[in-house]
Amino acid sequence: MSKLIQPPKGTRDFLPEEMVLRRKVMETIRESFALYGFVEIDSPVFEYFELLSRKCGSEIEKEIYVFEDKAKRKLGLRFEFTSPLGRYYATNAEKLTKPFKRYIIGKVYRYENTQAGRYREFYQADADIIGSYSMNVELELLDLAVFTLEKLSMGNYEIVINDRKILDGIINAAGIDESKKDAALRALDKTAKIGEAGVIKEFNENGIGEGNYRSFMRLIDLDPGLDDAKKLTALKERINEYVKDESIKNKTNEGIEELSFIIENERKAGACEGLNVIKFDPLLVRGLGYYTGPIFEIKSKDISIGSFAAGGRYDNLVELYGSRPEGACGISFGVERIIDIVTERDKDIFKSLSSPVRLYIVYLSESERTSALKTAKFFRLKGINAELSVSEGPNIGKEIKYADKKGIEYIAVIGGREASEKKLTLKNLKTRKEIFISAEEAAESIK
RNA sequence: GUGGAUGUAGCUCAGCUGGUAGAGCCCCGGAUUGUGACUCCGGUGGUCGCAGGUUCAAAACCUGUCAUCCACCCCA
Repeated sequence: MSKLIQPPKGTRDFLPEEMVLRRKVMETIRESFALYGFVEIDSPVFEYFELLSRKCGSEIEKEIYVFEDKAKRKLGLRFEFTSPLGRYYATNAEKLTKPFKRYIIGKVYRYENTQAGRYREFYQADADIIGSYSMNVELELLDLAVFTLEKLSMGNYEIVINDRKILDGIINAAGIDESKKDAALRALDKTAKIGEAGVIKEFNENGIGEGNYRSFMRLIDLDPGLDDAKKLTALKERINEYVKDESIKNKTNEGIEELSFIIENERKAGACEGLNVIKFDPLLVRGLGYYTGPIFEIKSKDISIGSFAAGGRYDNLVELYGSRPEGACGISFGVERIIDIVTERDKDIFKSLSSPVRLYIVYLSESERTSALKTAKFFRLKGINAELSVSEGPNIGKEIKYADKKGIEYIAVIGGREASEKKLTLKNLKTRKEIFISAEEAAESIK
């Protein structure tokens, strides 16, 4: 394919039949959000670069699409919804009812190398709650996530959860210097991928000793037979033993309490009731710098494509954009990855989704044109998506083939006989049966 | 940003140690002028990703470039 007719790197065109599924997935997410009482907002696709880059880390900053407008303002395309949300909240705080529960579904942009499930332009769906420090928020968001994923038939998945406060405690207890915390966490996050030796190597490269690694691992080496609540208690005792600093100790204990509360209640009464999908993992880190409390990630157990939803608490967010401090927590769904998983799980899904067009109307000669136009309008007013043939001198065989290829279920034929009797021949393309009925009757059977 | 693989018809791919392209599916027409998924017959369709280079000769070899996939990085 020549360069000119290719979409730019990392972007894609979607065919009508793909759009049916995409729309369905996004509508399902939208409906779930609404069912949980979130209201929809929108904000610009681009913001001032300075705003986007504020406290997002240099790695992410490299991924922002930057451009100048004609007045030389430096702008960037949003790469996620959290920083735009911070700005949105700061701008509109007085008009918003708190706690502010909002959702947004839209395109975000990242200048990075593409891979399966990774694009430069992709949809994200975010639900956030600003204005509460309560763990009830986490409970609600996780509940929402499970509810949505069940509606999407996502198969087997797992919610991995951890808390930044606990991580800070373990880091401190393992004797890792505060200044090297980020590097240590980044390496530890990769444990499953690069193994013990890999992590130690990264530790060394960042001037952190193997001893620190061993201490860290010893601290989180908990009896696998214990349930998460007991693991958390055991971990708490160990950390408290090694941490000298009182404030860090308190923070850690806070984190332990937060997680215990979330896991216990979610299993007891939330959407996770009876499902063993929430799992504490002391090695879950998550990238973005702004998380301050519980963090979580949702992954498919059937298909390895990375996490398809993630989130956490970032109590310092709105402060960063000039508002009074408020508790904030959110979850983000990777729409593209969800679609990839749904498609992967059911390869024939496109065939099972019918066209948004319900009826195809064909007339056989010019004398039936008026009658066909009126019939089409009749169905449209009834709320039935109807396509009227635009071919001249229609060939009935070809018309049927066309409608069938487009996945339209019904075809209405209007010929001389139909026009004179003010009826139509309605054919169901799946069952191949046809009946000679009035438009009213046809509308009933199509609905 | 780094490393690797790949790029041939709308799609999936074949094309040997260099001798200027083929199959299946799709599509179009006909058998079948008010009835489509099967069958049969015929047909359209390719600057071999793009640009250079080597050669009498390049889809093939070399270089660059663009894109896709994979592994890093990071993340939805």
